[in-house]
Formats: sequence, structure tokens, C-alpha cells
Amino acid sequence: MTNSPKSKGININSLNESQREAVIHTKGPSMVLAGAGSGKTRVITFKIAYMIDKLNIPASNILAVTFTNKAAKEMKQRIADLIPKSKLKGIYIGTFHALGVKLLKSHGKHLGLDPNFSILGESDQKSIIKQILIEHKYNPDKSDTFQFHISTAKNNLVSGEDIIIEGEDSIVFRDIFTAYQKRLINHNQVDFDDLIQLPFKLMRDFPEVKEKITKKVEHLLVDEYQDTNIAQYEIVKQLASHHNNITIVGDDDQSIYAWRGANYQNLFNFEKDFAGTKLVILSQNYRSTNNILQVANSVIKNNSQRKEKQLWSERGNGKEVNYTEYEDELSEALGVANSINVWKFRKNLNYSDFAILFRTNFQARSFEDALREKSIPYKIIGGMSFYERKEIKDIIAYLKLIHNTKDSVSLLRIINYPKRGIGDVSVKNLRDFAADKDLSLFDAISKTEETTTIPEKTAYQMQLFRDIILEYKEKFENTRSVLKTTDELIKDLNIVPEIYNLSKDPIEIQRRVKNVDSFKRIIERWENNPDTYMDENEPPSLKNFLHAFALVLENDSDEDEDSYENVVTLLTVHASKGLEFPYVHLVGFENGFFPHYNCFNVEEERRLAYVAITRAQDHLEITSCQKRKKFGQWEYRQPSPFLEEIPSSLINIQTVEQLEKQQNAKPDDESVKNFFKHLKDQLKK
DNA sequence: TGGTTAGTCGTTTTT
DNA sequence: CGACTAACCA
Repeated sequence: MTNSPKSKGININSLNESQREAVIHTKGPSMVLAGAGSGKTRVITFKIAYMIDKLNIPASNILAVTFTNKAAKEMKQRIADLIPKSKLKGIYIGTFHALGVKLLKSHGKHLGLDPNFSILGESDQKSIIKQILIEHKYNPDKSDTFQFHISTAKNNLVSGEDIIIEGEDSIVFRDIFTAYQKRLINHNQVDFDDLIQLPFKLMRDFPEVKEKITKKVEHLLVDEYQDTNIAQYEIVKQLASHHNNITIVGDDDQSIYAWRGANYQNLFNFEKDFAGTKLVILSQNYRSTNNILQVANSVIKNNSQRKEKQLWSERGNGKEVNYTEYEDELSEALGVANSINVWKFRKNLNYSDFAILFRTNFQARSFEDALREKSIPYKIIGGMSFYERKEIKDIIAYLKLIHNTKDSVSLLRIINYPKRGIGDVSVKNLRDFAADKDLSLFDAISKTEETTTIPEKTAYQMQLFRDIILEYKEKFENTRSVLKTTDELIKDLNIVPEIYNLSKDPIEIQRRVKNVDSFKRIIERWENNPDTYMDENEPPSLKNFLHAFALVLENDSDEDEDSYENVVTLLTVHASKGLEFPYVHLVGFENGFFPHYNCFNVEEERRLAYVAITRAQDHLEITSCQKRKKFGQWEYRQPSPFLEEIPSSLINIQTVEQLEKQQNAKPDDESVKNFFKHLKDQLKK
């Protein structure tokens, strides 16, 4: 992350002693406890480069697992900076989930899974559970609970029959779980948790498959080990079982995914699971100033469940950490936007030097407004905004249905979009008919003459719909370009004219049409970058696109384009893990966010605060609000209790007035100069 | 069937 | 406040 190499080639001497130790220990198990900013990614990338370049280990025998696509991509990039790209051929670096897809594609048939399986997104999963609940005469409003328990069961490798749920009716749950599983299998679908759980079962139950897979894994490296859940932990053990060359990297203080089943104790169990583990601790921080580190340390030390470690830095004290309490979210957002501009011009910084970190996605809104008002360019990471847009979801639903006609969730979404005169009543009748004959909705369309409940005219419309899907199924199978065929589909469906039909607001129409275009560009980029998004040996196909798409749900592709742009980054603390920024604004530092209202684990919330603080390299500004609007009503707020854990000598608590006075001080010559330079740059565009 | 409208409900964090 | 649904009329 820090002190990134300037020149090509591996210079082991540019590492500190602990880092070097970790890199050259390539035989047997090793564990790297890496504090925030201690060069964790650097160790992994150097280690891989070292193995390939110096030890001549074939890249195809190395497997590196990360938690996010972004981390995987960065890792690949940074190794490519160290050694010739040709030597990297065949290496696998990817997320647990992407690895799961790969394993299931090549070996899933042993589990009765067709390689064309589709991956269920969270909302699809929810609607399926809802539907099952209705079919079983249970309250569909409880789908969230069931979704959670299904996920937990899979993450913990507990099978349906063994599930015991406190306070819930375990028998009811088992019914639902069984029905859900049956439905997924029938429809050749897997959910996110299956991508981990099924490969585990595959290797457990089919030793010859396990042998085939693990033989190739000469060296296994796992990043962010503190975030592994039971299923992932077991998979790691399986993958390493043949060669026993495994490197894990992690930091118990940065474990922030317990709610997803992660257990940072896995980190400490590692030495028990792998005898003779070489332990390396990285405690020198290259990222932050000592002021920032001390603030971070003073918070995290209040956790009882942790390995004591003190990060230190040679970077000097640096600027003091500021804390400002604003009246409401509006003034908070404006204040932060203002502060960004003041710093930018005073220090001649880029907008990309700044990040705004918040606890929940919806907080982004007020900052977006403020930044737009001040003409500060920004990007939002995560937040799902793009793929949540209606027109995108509609097109995706077409692609998904074309790929897998059993995908009833997608079918229901688009059977009457664009409008073809198929109303709710007919759809319901179709569903009843399909359920009665035990057919998928799509297959039922071909048999509508067997029922009297669907009028002939409507049935005809349904058949036209079916024919489009079948027509494009064939087209996608025979094309080399997913983009071209999708484009044709969009035109055939008259999606753009339909957008004009549905809205009269020209701005909205323009926005939606632009979204459709952006979506095409995403496909285009995917198609042109086999390296980043595809398995090298597979040609672009609808199946591959949908698999990649399901895994890269984040606005990955949006951000790609912007990543070199000079813009402020807005993101949640969770999404910020692994990243660093010179200037960090940690906003909404209030009781209710830190810790969150319904948090179940205060220590995890403290770790979250720790992660947020340690993102900052040079300067940290913490803000909160006295009141904020919740559902249109004012809600009064208190500062985060974690604030009291920071000694007053480390933090400058100032009022808004003090801050403004300081900011409104007559700008120094330097600021003025920078400001005009900025204006000039703007004019050039 | 389809469009409008009133009424309800909710917001952690993500692969 | 705003996204989503149910209910009602054209």
C-alpha cells in the first residue's frame, strides 16, 4: 500500500527486515500479522514476484485469494509492476467467490450442477424466499430473517436438517430451507454462499476432484484472513492440504465482517491447524503520521479481545487531528466540502487526495449535494447505485432469462416490460397454471392452450415474448460479441422508445438513456479486457458475462474509468479497507453510527472506527452532527463514545465558528496562486 | 389492463 | 423524506 516500488524488478533490500522474512519464507505455512499500513499488500506481491522470478515457480501453480475484486486487481497490477507480464501467465488471483465460480464451472457436475448455472443476486434471493414463504403460508415479511439464517447456515457449513434457531421455529425454518434449496437446484441456480459452500462439499465428498484441484496449488496465499468465515476457512485448509505451502496475512484489529460470519479467531487458530507455522509481525507503519496512529491506538486499545500491538511510524507527528461538531447533516456536508477546498488550495493538492468516509451508504446523499453545489468533482464507491437503476435491472433480467429460462424472478420482471398488454391477472393465472403442472413459468407459456384462465390474445402476447427470448438465446450462442447481440436486443425491444413513453421529464429521460449507454460501455470494456474480467482460456459469452457481472456487482466498472481522474472519493468505512488517502474526513462520528444503533458487537464497531482512522496518511478530520433528519423528522444525536477514548492532547476539538474563522482567514499568496491555477485548468477543459 | 393516488414502511456494513 | 404497494377508477 505504501512505499510502493518506483523501479521495475524485485529489490528485496527495499523491504524491512520483517517484510523480507515473510517474503523469503516460501516453504511450509506462514502467518503474517500485519498492522494497518504496514505494507501487507507489498509483502504478498513481493512474495509472489519472488517465487516466480527468483525461485522459478510457475505462475500457474500459485493461487492468491482476496476478499474484493478491487484487491485482486490491485495485487495483479502490482505484481505486473515487478516482473515481466509474460511470466504472470496462468496465475490465479481472485476473490473466494470468483474462485468458487471457477471450481463449480469445471467440477460442479459432480454435485449435479450444470456449468451454465446462474448466480442469484441478493434481491433475486429475497424474492424467491418471499415466494416460498407465501407458498408455505408463512408471512413473507419475514423473508429477511430467513435470508439471514439460510446464509448463516451455509457460511457455517450446517446442513438444513441440523439447523436450530433460537427463538424461531426451527421446523418451519427447515421447511423453508429445504424448499429453497430444492428450488435453486431445479433452476440450476446458486446463491452467493453456495459459491463457497459447494466447492467445500465438492472437495470433501470427491477426493479425486480434491486431488486434481489441490495438486495445482503449490503455493496458496490468503489476504485478509481475519475476514474468513467457517466455510472459507475450511476451503483454505483443503486447498493447502496437498503442498502445505500457505501464507496468510491478516490483522485482528481490522476484522469488520463478523456480521457476515467472519471469525478473526481463525487467525489465531492458524498456528494450531498448521504445525510449524512461521510467524511474522509487521508493526512499522509507513502510511500515517504518528498523531493519526496514536489516535487509532488510543481507540483500539480499549478492545479486550485482541493481540496487543503498537504501531509506530517514522513519519513524525504531522498535523493534529481535528474534530468538529456541526448542527445538522446539511452544514456538516457543506463544512466538509468547504474544508476540502481550503486544504486543496492551501497545499496545492488534488481532489483525489481526499476521501469522505461514512458508516452507512445513505449518508452519501448530503455530501453529494454539497460537493455538487461547490462544483467539487467526486465519485462514490459501492452504493450499488448504477446497477440498481430500473432500466439496467430490466436489461439484465432479459439477459438472465435468455441465459437461464428457468429464472422466473427475471421473467416476472420483464414479461410486461416493455408493455405488451400482459397484466397482473394473467401473470397470476400463468403462475397458478405453472405451479399446477409443475412447469417453469417460461415452459408454461408454451402450454397456455391447456388452460382457460389466460385469454387467447394475452397468450399470444406471451408467446411473442417467449419467441424473442428463444431467438436471442440462439443469437447469443452463435455470436462472438456479447455487446453486439445485447445492443441488437435493446433495439429490438424498443427499450429506448419505452423510456420516452414512461416519463415526460426530459432530464430523467436523458439520464435513463445515458444509463443504457453506460451499460453497453460496461459490456464493451468487459469484452475488451479478458485479462481482468475473464478466465483467460474462455471466450466471451453471455454466461461468462453474467458470472462476471454477478461477482462484480460493485460499481467496479464505473470507477475504473474514473480512477485516474482527479476526484474526491466517497465511500463507506467497510469499502475503505485496504485503501489510503492523504486527507480523510471521517463523518457522522456519532453514537448510533459508531457504534451503530443495532450493533451486536461493540468491539467490532471499535475496529471499524480503527479502520477508518488508519486510512488517513497526513490529515484526519472527524465530524459529527447535533441533529439529523430521519424519515423527515429531526433526531438529536450525541458524539460517538469512542471520541472520549481519544486523549484530548491528541485531538483538536473545535467549534464550527473556530473552524470557519481559521478557514476564512485572508488566504495566503500560495492559496491564491493555486486557486487561479485551478481556474485556468478548468477553463482549458 | 393500466395509470393515478393514497397509504405504509423503513436505514449497517458486502461478496 | 422517498421508495414501494395496494387499492381504485378509466
